[in-house]
Amino acid sequence: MGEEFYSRDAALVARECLGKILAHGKTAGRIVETEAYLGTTDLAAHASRGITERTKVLFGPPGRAYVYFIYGMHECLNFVSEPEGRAGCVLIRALQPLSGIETMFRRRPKARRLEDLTSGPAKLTQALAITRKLNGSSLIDGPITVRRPMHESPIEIDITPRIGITHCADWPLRFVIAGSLFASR
DNA sequence: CAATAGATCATCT
DNA sequence: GATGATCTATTGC
Repeated sequence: MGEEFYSRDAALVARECLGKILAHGKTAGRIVETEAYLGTTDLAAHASRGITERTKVLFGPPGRAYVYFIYGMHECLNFVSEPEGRAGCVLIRALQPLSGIETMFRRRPKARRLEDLTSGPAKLTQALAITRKLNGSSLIDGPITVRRPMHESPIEIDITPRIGITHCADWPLRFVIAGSLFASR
């Protein structure tokens, strides 16, 4: 996807990411669950506290990765959205594994089934080997890339409140491919 | 199956 | 010094 894909409202980008292919190296998956974070007006968003060392990439140009570290052990991947200066982003919450599945199982020894591999924001970063070293990297030039699937089939989308937050907990900003076995929780 | 505890540290107050 | 956009194992029904 090009810069114009990301340079729009985060909620719209989050919804349109569903069904796209996320790839890093030999591993790739279909995006089945996302959440939008809106920037300074959204108290659940990291960007709501303004520009800091951690959040500066969110205020930068769209189409970059925002990878943050949480709970002392997990990393999560976001797509920076909206034009430069606005801090919307899209949290990638779950994938359907497509390629490099052997590699994913090696990276996630605790996963027993295919559905355990990438069905959560920190699971998928482990499976695809996405770390904070990739914070600020381009989603347009790689190494992390997003593209349209070869056969884009119509999908039904469920919209629900976001998961695991305490502020703005009722805002309907979570997007899931209806019935996907690979969504979180 | 649902609920809960523990792990563990960067970031911000 | 408290907190958190989570995961896993364990306990309890």
